[in-house]
Amino acid sequence: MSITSDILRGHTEAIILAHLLEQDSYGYQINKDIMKKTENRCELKEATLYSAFRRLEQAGYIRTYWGDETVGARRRYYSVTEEGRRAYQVYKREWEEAKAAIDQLLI
Amino acid sequence: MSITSDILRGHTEAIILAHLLEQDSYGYQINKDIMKKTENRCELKEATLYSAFRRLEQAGYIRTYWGDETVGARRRYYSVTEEGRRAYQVYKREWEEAKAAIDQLLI
DNA sequence: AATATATACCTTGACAGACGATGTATATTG
DNA sequence: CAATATACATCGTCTGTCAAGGTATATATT
Repeated sequence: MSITSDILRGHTEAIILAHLLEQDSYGYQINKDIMKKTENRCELKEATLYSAFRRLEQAGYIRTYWGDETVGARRRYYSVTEEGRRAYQVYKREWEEAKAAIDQLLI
Repeated sequence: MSITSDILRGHTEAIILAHLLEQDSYGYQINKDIMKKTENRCELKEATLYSAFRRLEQAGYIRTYWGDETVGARRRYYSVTEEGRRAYQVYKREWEEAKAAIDQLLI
């Protein structure tokens, strides 16, 4: 990974929510999508991803359901709740603020 | 603190280096300056600051010397080494990349 | 003279998030 | 039939942050 985990840290939940706002998805797919979107510069490792899912679910920001695959491995889908949508707006604003602050500090 | 530590995490060393590139300074002052620059939105807690100093020194990015205060509490000053200057450029580029990546992920 | 506040340094221990390693199972492809 | 891709999940370790605590000097207040 070219972007260190400490820099990504604190954004994983926002990144996942952003992704799920576009459409319901599942772990493996989200992982691939994020790498593709960032041309392999960001990768959320599986363990990181799944622990974030657990936190998001516990917080009530996402809901999960099993896909109805008749073929291939089963998929656990995630979808954003209404509370999750609101939470995302907060995450997003926090990011904008942090970005401005850090930009001001790194001359 | 309005900007959570998890978001700032990974940037403390870059923030400190950036500050020291302007001029040599000491812990207490750096702390105050960062808060002032960001209108109290960012605060590096003392323990965080000092552990970052230790890492930066260990890496050879900063050097320290005692101020010659004849009055008041003694001050331990920090100054950026040549290696630290190069390291800062890397930190800075990493930040620009991370910013672009996260901006792309948070729609 | 005693107390509070500001300046300035520093350490310890706990916590939380990231992740390497590892494991399961199914489907495809060479 | 072995290798690879898809897909899930957990455990234990590592690292950075920080609350809490400590030391010492100087000034302002009561």
